[in-house]
Amino acid sequence: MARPERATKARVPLSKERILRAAVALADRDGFESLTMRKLAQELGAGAMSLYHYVPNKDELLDGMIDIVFSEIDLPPTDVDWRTAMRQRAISTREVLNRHRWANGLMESRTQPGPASFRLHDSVLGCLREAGFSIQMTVHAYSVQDSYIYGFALQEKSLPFETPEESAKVAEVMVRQFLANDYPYLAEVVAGHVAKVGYDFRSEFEYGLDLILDALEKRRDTG
Amino acid sequence: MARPERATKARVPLSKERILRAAVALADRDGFESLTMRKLAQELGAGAMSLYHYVPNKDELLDGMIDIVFSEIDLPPTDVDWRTAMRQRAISTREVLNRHRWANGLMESRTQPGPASFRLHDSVLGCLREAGFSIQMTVHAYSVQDSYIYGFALQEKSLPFETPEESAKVAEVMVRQFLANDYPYLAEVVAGHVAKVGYDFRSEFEYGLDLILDALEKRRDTG
DNA sequence: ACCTGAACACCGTTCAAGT
DNA sequence: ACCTGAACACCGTTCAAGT
Repeated sequence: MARPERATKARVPLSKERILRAAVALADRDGFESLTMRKLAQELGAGAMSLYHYVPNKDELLDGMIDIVFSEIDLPPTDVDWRTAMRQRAISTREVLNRHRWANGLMESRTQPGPASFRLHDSVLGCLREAGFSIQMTVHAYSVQDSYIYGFALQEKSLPFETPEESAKVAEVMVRQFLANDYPYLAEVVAGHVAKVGYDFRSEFEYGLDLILDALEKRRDTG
Repeated sequence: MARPERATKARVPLSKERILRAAVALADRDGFESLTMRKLAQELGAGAMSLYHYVPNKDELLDGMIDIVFSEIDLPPTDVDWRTAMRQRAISTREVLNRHRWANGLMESRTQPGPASFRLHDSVLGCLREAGFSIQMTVHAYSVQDSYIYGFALQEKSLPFETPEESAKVAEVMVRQFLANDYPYLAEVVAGHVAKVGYDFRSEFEYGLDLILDALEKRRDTG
């Protein structure tokens, strides 16, 4: 009933929504440099120029894609204390950033933020204000948290391993390199930590996150 | 005596060093998308293909450029306490990142870090280890600091103003937009803070930095 | 040894046209 | 209204050749 398919080729009409979703999926699957107007159109079974009826240019395509990514981040819940709410939102942000690694450097550098971005920002600020943070302290709290979250995801993206097991393996090779090149502390830290237990991104992320939230809690009333 | 110039056109021979320096200068001046092999060659008064005798491809050109950026970051001084040393290094990193905005997303995502990157990493780890941080705590301390520094610089890069005066001006327009679109907290925070005093990146950066360093100091011995 | 032009397989986007 | 192919001004890079 819904969406009748004519003949063998599905003839779903194009739409901005459909184009944006396909663009996100393509970037997720093949990486950011693989996202070209031509390939995207092909993915949709259309000519390259058809896209330009829904999106003025590639830059605004990116704006739309980024706002989809923002929309996937859970808003901070309003029925728990601010610390729990901020913690959950931070963890959700990191998850989404890992799901869409190409988005990482672009999220905060778009000149045209979309509605999902505004809604999230507004909710986070609201959470802090309602918890009794002064306006000044809200700005501080927001800045530290987001710098940390996006910065962590940025470094995480680049490390040459995904799991603790992998990291332990890679680490042994690195240690030899470091020792041979006179980087004693790099060798020591990698040998004594990463190579032994592996590097667990999730727990590392939460360590720093809790450190920051603890510190914010203490400063909430002092400004 | 040094570097005799033949005729009117300087005939300085190409070299990897010279190419990398010119590439950094070009990206600084005209932005990252303006950095093409063709334009870079032109900047050096050479044919595009000449570059390939010194750099195997554009990707390795970027690796070299990034390591130049790393080399500009001051190593943490060894004759002061760790907190002062880390603070100075963080401030120097932010300065360098602002000088080379194009580098920001790339610094930690290169697959082939260069010697300047290793040297800096080694020095920072050394600073923490010598200050009595356990290996485990050194990893934590390193991760929080760098996530914060790079994340802050990332957001700073994208904000649509450079000085507190500019920010105050932009803020007034934004507040009207936020109120019209039902983002009450965004409106409140921007009106009550940014529009009033302007947003000062340097002091915002140092607020978060000190918050993190304070927290690390307290945890140094507890792990 | 050091440099280079022509050429190839790509880009994003304009324009004038198809149904 | 919705879609498109040819064409333009770009890319990075290969290759075969110049001095």
